[in-house]
Amino acid sequence: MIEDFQLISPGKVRVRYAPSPTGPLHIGSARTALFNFLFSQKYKGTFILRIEDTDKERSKKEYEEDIINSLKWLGIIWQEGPDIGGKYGPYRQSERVDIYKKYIKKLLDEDKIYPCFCSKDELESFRQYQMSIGKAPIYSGKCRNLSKEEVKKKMEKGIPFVLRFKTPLNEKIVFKDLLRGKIIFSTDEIGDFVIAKDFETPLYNFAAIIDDYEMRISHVIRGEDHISNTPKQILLQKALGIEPPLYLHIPLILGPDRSKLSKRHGTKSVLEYKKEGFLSEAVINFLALLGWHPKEEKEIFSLNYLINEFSIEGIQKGGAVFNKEKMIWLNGYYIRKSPLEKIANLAIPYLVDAKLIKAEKIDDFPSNEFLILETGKKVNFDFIKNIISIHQERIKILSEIPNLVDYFFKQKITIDKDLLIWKDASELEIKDCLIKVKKIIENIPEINFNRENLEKILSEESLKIGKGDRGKVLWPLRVALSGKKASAGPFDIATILGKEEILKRIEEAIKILS
RNA sequence: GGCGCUAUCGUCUAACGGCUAGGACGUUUGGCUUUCAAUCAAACAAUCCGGGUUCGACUCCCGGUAGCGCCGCCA
Repeated sequence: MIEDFQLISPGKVRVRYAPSPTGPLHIGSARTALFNFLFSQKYKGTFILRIEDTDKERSKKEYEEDIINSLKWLGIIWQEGPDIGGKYGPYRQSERVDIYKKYIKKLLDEDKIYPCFCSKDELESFRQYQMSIGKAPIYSGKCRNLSKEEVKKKMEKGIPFVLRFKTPLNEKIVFKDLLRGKIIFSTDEIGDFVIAKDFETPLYNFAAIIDDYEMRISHVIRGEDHISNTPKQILLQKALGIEPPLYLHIPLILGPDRSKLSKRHGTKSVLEYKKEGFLSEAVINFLALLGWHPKEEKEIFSLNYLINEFSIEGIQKGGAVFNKEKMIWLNGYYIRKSPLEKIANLAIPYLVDAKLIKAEKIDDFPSNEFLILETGKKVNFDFIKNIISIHQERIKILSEIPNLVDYFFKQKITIDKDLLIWKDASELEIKDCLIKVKKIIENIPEINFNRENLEKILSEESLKIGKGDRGKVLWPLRVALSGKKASAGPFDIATILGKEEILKRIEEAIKILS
């Protein structure tokens, strides 16, 4: 849709992400925020965070905090918002009642809205009836033509009411979606919808268009579930004489059953993924991958790359299934590519949580000392760094680190006797090998105990074994040191554990074998 | 039920009238390796169906079908 791009003038773009703080930020909303952010930055515009907390019962301050923290963690930053203010604030709908009141009054004075006294039950049964006869379930219009006296009487009686919009009959509402082209709705399927609960409590459709207008929003980028809200909003804009923004409805993120992603699918909030051990780079990359692609064939992208390359043409029209496997793969990729120092820092809280170590202070890890809880030994950051270094390419999610590395923090590891046996070697053979290895290591002077020497000394010739028999030595040695079916290599482990500790572990293994 | 949106390997996607329909994740196999991981090779795997338009359709049009979304005094 080339012509639409003429409507985007760099520097004039103002977009908003407008969540309602009724739950933690989940992955689908995060992508909407991301696309808004990317679009705004790409066109050197402004990204605005607006909190839509008109629903007083469900909105919670803690969720607003969760949303803010999630976005910050992801690196999605706004230029105007509730926490930093801006020219068009306030940025919380609950603080904008005076503005809404003004517009409600205007519509009331112009006779474009009216109070409706129908009860919820009444409404519900009429809805059911309409559906049953194959009609769109819309409001009957019962209270639309109440006389002024009737309204006055009902008000005085204190009958609860809401405010409905007088939707014109039999009109076509046409709007252009930047991604999907022309979309047409008939007003007959809309009916007189509710715009406010009372004279100062607007509902979503109303509050949103007022704020978009007042905040000079140029493009509304939101999920495709809002397509059918758009004609209502356009109707209100017309009634108010407001110029509508440009609309762009992005596809939804789907669960494995292809329905709109929700908690029901077991997906977590952004911060829960953080806790599980995902890197923000991986989450961003994954979110972008789900429904957008660059011009080139590429699937690894940084936030900066995305800002530069983002384009509407690259957005997919159909919904995308959330595929955690791929997010995990991306996460592993970013962990491998990250500086060791960074991963070591991130690893520490997990080690602490797993009760493997205790950190002296909860910040500034590199200058910290750590207590190994089981052994009572004190170690420094380098020790942790070394351990992470030999595991970095094996880590896919940060939370699996304790299980991967726990043998470095144990007083005594448990070794399964059968596991010590390499392929079809005999128990005796393995025992001999370990004894031989032990003697060799015992003879290494402490000063020469390093990885390079170990590898040289345990080479084929010094052990007088053939290449095919390396496993007979290295496998049981590795098991003796780690106790695990899969672990880092024996030389790596030995170097970190030190001469004394590995001799102890080898001895233990020898004892098990008869 | 009404209306709207969508439709390429299992999943995310490329090909915007012209190739053996490409890549990635996953899966399988093999190489490397003491194991795992990483890495390198390879294999398997898709244009929803039916009509048009065209010399030629994944691509354009129409009709089905299916999936999803919305139909709240939620957003």
